[in-house]
Amino acid sequence: MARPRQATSTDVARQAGVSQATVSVVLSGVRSNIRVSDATRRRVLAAAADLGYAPHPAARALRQRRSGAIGFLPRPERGLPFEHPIHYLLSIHTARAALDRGYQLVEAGVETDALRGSDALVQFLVNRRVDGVLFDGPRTAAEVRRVVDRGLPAVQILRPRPDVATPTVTVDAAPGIAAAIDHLVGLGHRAIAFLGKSGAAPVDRARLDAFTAATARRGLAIPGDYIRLIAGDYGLEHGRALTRELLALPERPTAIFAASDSLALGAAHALYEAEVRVPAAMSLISYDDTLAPQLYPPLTGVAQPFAAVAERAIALLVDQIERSDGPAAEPERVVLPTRLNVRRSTAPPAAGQASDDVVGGARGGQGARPMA
Amino acid sequence: MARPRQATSTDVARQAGVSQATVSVVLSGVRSNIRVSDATRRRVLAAAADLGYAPHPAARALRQRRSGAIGFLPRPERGLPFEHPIHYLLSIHTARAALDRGYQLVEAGVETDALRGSDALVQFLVNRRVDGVLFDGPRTAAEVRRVVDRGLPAVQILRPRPDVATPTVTVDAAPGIAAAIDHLVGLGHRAIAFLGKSGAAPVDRARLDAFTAATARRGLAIPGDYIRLIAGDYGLEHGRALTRELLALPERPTAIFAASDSLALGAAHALYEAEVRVPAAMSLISYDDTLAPQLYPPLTGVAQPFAAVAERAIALLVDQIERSDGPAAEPERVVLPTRLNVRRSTAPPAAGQASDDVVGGARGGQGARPMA
DNA sequence: ATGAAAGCGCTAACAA
DNA sequence: TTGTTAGCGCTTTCAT
Repeated sequence: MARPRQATSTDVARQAGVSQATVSVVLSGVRSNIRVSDATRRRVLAAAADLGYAPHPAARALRQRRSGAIGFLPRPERGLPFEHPIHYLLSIHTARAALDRGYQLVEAGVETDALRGSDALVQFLVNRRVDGVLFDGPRTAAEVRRVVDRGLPAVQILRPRPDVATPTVTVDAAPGIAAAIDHLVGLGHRAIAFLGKSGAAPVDRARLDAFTAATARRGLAIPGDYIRLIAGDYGLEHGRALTRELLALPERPTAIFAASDSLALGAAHALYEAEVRVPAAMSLISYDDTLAPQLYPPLTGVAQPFAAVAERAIALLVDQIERSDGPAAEPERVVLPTRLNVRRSTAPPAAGQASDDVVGGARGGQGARPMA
Repeated sequence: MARPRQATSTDVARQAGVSQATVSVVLSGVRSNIRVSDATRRRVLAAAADLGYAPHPAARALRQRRSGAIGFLPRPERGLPFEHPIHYLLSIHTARAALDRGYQLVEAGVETDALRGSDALVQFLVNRRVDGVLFDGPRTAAEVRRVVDRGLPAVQILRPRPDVATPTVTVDAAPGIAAAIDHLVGLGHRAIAFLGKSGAAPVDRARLDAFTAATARRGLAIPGDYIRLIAGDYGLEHGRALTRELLALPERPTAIFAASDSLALGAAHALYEAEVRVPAAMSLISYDDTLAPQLYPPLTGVAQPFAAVAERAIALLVDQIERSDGPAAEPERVVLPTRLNVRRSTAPPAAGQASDDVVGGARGGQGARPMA
């Protein structure tokens, strides 16, 4: 019930019979082993342990002019939390990676009424005096520049703005998607549909390009209406709508590749409603691999290495923070590979589904790309 | 590219032609309107806006002896993030609620190798000098006492330790579960199974008790083998196993109530595997209602009011922090109701499923409770 | 109505 | 090898 004031370094000093500064040197000084005699060191350590001493973060931050905090600005997403599992994973992994290096993660994504718009969010972090900022898919280049121009270290992940020179950590969709196509072709599929997103974002484009390249390499001719793109964002309801369109085609595909977990979830809904069994009547592969393992059946999926992305990004950021010698001439660009996790949503096509008939046309040709 | 040092209150003072103390009074003093002349106030405000001034959090914390941070110790959970969607929701909602009141949430759940065991996590928060701690289902009473004995405000939510006197915010399962049973009975179900968890935790007990009370009130006699409890924690694989047991019974139930979303997810897996269509051949209701809306079909579910829990809990905590006049004699206990969200996993039982035949025995009797 | 001054707990430069 | 000192930016008496 007492309110035992937390011990300060002065308390430790008194108990150890040394000066307060000595305590500081022993407990946090870089050169403590050189500077301080062994006997003194031991006495200080013992006193600190005895009193349960821990340095006061605010005092330390004030003096060092470093908060020990890293700002995280997640990608803006609308909708329910579980429509955006990626955010949860990134949040957890970046927080952990930061903690492992002695930093605390301050996230600007939890919007409150007082904080609207990206400028306000950046300002929020700057006002918190974070030592650096991690951007996941910044809304604008200006937003990143505001941070960089302040002299604050910044790193961009997953969907970087190419027009701002910061280190980046991104993911290469190609290896995982190639493996996915190989897997499907190996099972006997030739009529494979793609559910994705149109638009200029390189990341979304890359998924389609990887699909196109992988199918072409395996000699599949994918008809244009097997490639269905939505104009809006990834979202469950879009996945459902696109899948309904696929099912309405005269020649159904035997497998669907969805360029995001939420599209795959929507596809699963549509297939369930239409009583098309997965994987017996339709194979389904998703990209992201966050929710996918929890569906029934658990989906075969192309996994993004979120933990590794977070770790590398935090490492790059901390390096910038702790290396005082200006920014490197050429900011580092880390690219991490995707990989395939085979689960239970893929199987050979049903006997009646003659893939060769379905696809038709010249084999080995490049799949047509639709307008939308 | 310049590194424009963030403006300090001294900068603002210089520009406004007043003393630094006056700036502080104007910008953060409680009695600023009384003390300072209008003309001075305006000049200070203008200068502050002009320089983009924001107070330095560390300096303020150091001086005020309050960090402005609230610690959050989530319930320990093993497994993948998406086996524990509740954590995500609580995390988001508490962070937002804290922010709305000017506090920052520091979460101790993101375990790093350096932090193992609850004592270390509590210590982590104390060392961070949080102004109060929010506990979700503390592992031990000692853990809470360590915080309380330090004179730190504490609040427990969802699964409080009754043996420590802190304010609590909990959820009453009964209204939602009663509504769920009424809904099922209204559809014509009489053979309703319960998937839950055994053990001494009041919260888990309460769900079963609410189910038993609600079915009894509607005159249903639930046979003992319709009530299936796992000894371990809630988990997808348990839900699947229990559901397989149900499906193996000579007289299958026509509806399943799962006492958590993860159990429901497991049940959905098992039903899918057994080709038992939901809701045509089996109705399914879950408790928690986090993942449930995203399944196919979206599950009818009993929703816990997580946002409200977070808001009330933060309010109680902040009240304690900002009211200096000791702890109230009787800590406040807030109880919030659950409610039913009807979706598409519930429907009348199929024609062949004669509930009355299935249940048998005396009607109106209380359902037997199994050993396990 | 305003300013001067002290001090929160710490680190880092300098003295001894 | 250790101690002394200054000061990070702010809030809060206490004078004026």
